[in-house]
Amino acid sequence: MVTSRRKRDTPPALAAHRSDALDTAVLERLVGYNTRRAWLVISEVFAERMAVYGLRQVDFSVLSLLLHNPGATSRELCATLDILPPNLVSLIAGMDSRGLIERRPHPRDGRAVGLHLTPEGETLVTEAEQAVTQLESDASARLSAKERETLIRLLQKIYL
Amino acid sequence: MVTSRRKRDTPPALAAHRSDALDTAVLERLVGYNTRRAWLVISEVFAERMAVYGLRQVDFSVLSLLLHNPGATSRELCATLDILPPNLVSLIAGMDSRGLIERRPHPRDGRAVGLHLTPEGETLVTEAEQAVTQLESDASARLSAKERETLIRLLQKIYL
DNA sequence: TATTGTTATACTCTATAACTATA
DNA sequence: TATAGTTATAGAGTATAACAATA
Repeated sequence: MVTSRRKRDTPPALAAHRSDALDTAVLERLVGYNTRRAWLVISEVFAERMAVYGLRQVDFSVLSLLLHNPGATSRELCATLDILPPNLVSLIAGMDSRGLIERRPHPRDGRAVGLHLTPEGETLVTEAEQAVTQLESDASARLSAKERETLIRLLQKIYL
Repeated sequence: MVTSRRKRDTPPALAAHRSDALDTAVLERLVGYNTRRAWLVISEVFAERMAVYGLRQVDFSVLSLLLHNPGATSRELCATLDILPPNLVSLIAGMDSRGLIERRPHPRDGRAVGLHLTPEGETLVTEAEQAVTQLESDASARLSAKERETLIRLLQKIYL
């Protein structure tokens, strides 16, 4: 199930008319405010487009990581995506019961479980990656390729 | 109450060592992924620094909007910040009982309520705005002033 | 009939504590 | 003693439906 935000398709009654518009000049000078607003827009587009695959953002991140890091453990996924272990359990279980991933004993650590995509999972995430590429391109359509690269570089300067 | 994320101060045991690091090259090419990661970092710094004022991000946004838009209504705040009306009710009630805002009858619409900062609220949000400016500067310390402007401009190209 | 503000409520996301089995 | 994975659960945040007062 994907949460359907209202925003682009705000009902006319709730849409801010010109006369309703408040002065947001101060907020719009803040990196945090702008980052959050941009993320909300992208995440809405993401949810809409990825609904057909039954994938939320975190689901996609996990499957994409497993595509490029076969055999990764829950612990590694948690550390990489900043997810808390208890919150990954049901996600992994869901992917497993959908037949998208397989849990195999870890070769060198009896406590850990190596996570691998099934052929079905591999097919799905490969398609999903293409859909995400397209969706990202659409959501950032007003940015040139160079601007898009710049944006990513500047964002990474904040969190990396 | 402010949520305390773990992240900067990840316990050594959970921190990703070099050997644990997964390949995140694909995710790091996505605007959405980078935007979210950057926002999580800023929002963590925000929560830490604004705890002394007892303000969450949404609280600050509302108070700052009221500072620059005295008499704004709940409906206008909702439209501007993309908050749903039911979710603003307890926020407004809290600000009211803390003595930060006053609710006055709207001059031209008997259904609406004009929201105004009290002198105490005005003092608090003025201090808070300075704290936010400092916090933003710290959180984006690795960006030059020009890069910071560029980042904001590019983010607005996505959501505005 | 439509809109503002509200109540009640449900669903998702994120967080902590504590357990088990392995190391 | 510490770590990987898990269970149970609590708390934010975000969503919908429906109501009263007013337009």
